[in-house]
Amino acid sequence: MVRYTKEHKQETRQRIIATAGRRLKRNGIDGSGVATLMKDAGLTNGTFYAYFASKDELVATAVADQMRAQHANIVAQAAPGRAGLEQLIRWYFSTEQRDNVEDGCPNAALLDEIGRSTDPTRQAYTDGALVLIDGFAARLAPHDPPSARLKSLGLLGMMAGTLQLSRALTDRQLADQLLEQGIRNALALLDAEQHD
Amino acid sequence: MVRYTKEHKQETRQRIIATAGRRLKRNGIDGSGVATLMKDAGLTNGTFYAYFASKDELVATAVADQMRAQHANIVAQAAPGRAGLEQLIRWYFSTEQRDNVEDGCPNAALLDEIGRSTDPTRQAYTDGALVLIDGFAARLAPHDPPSARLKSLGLLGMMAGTLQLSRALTDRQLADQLLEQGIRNALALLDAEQHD
DNA sequence: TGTACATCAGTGAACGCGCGTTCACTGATGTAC
DNA sequence: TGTACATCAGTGAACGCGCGTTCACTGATGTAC
Repeated sequence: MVRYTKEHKQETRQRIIATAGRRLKRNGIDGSGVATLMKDAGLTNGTFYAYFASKDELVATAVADQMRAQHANIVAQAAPGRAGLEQLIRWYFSTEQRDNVEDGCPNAALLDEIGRSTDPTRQAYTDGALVLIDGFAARLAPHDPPSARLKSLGLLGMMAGTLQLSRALTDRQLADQLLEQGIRNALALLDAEQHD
Repeated sequence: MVRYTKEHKQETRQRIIATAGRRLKRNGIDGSGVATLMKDAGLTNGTFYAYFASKDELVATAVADQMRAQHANIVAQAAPGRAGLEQLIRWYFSTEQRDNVEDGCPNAALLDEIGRSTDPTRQAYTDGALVLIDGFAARLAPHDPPSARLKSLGLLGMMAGTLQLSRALTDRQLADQLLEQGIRNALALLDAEQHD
């Protein structure tokens, strides 16, 4: 057994953060207790404070991790240029991603709760969002990414809100049609002229 | 004193629902306790169950009421036709509406939590959302509103998500710029061709 | 009109429970000699 | 190599507190005669 090493403790901490990310997305921040979060990682509540100073610190850390993962696994994996963004949009508005909250987008799962959260969590979220939209912008305007930052941010908000709405509706057929509409709308925004 | 009348009890119930709507938007569903919700209405927790069978029932009722109010006070008040929608969009993405969660849009305040809620709450929300988008559609396509339902639903999701994102960001300047981008995006979606 | 009683909106304390957090303790692993 | 001790990840019970919910009770209002 490799216990009592920095590596072991670091791995355990990482496991707590990862399982917490999934639980938070499924049950919400206020809906996830420390005991449950630890049980998800195969531990008991008592040892929680050997890893984090407070629940708030875990939440901020897990949000940061979720955003980082979203960038690394989804955005960074997409092809360069507009084709990559289209691919990303189609994945985002798939029924699989909608119906699988735990593996899905942290923005859609937690955005309104993050707006009500403490500063560290909102800061962690903001940092993560900026990384995400830089990935968007690099594909939207390869020769001048900063010029596409705002457009990318708008796209992110639109995508998260549309997915939330599709999840909230009880009329499944309408919810499915909304996903298709989401694809059309996102593509339309990619093409939209910037007349400000 | 006009107590012990149907009217009095009905008024009290209505007051609870209205103050609960504001509290839920500010603190979230899981973040609002029964005692607090009753105190907001000037009552104690004990009498809550003379009005509602459960917290869940109040939540569903308050969500329905918020959506109804949003339609009656905002959408129905807007001018007919595209001009009314533009007016509505500019109000929606104003810093006042963003910074005043209690008086603001229930979609933006609660959408991800509603997606995690029980069926009655999701149903109440869905019914309310359908009324809202009918108001959109009547202005988008006065001669054939049903044809604009999906487009309206997409617009609603986009608006709620963008507002949430503007609320979550810690960078206020960026958050303000996002509101302006939200206006541009919403207007672009109004004009977008439907090539499905 | 005055009195006795019924009604019922509202109070406030209590229920069991899960919350975030603390802490005395365990026992497997690592270290010293 | 074997033994004694130190380390420390993890346990599990407990803290005070607020949760959703229940209930015996109060007292102002309404009703009957």
